Amino acid sequence: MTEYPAKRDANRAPIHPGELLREDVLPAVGRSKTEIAKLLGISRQHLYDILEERKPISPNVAVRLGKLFGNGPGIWIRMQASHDTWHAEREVDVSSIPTLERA
Amino acid sequence: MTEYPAKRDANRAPIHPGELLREDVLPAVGRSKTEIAKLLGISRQHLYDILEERKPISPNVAVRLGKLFGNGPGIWIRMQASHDTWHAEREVDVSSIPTLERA
DNA sequence: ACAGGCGTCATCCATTAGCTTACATTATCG
DNA sequence: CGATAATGTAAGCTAATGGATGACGCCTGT
Repeated sequence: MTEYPAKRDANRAPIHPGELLREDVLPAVGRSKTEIAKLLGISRQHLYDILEERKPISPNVAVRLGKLFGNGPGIWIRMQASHDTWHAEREVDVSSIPTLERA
Repeated sequence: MTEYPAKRDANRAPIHPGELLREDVLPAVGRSKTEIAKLLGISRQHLYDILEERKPISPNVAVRLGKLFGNGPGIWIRMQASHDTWHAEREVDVSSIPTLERA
């Protein structure tokens, strides 16, 4: 089994979904952020928190984005999950946890 | 594009990862739940909450499970994400959210 | 001048992951 | 038997956090 080329450099964090939203999706639809927040049914403040990558995309918000942009919640959920996992892997100390064999 | 046969019945909720843990993984390794909790570095109570599907698998716990059972956190993360998404999709009211076209 | 968007800050509330302690029950083993 | 350990369940706590509201000053277009 060789390297899996689709994976990003494992030392680089997967991007926060807020980055995709800010850099690609919002520019592509050309609406004001104020209007987007209103359409999503979330507060303007909360949208800013997401765009600035201070708050994650919750399943709740993912479903809203999925509807507004027409591609379902999956992308947002998976991006957030990758992001969370990457951070958890380097914040949780697993050095004392062994690996069990099947009994 | 026909139906995607790998998907479960969309009306049935994806199983909680606690179910996999309880029904398959723990029986396969044959250790006491008390010991498993200790090995994972979480409280016994918290493990029970997960097994009874009252608490989700957080990224933190997923990493621990991934180490202990040797297959990485991915499975646990994805199962939990599927579970969360399914519930969010039926709890969030998106009826007032339009679908935007690219500008 | 005014309205609306922008960016940022402070504050609040409700939820919840995870912990500790505790109790009764049920094996298990010397 | 008696002792030890595992099981299941419950209650309550703390720390973190998703999300809301309100307010501020700055720009820009009209």
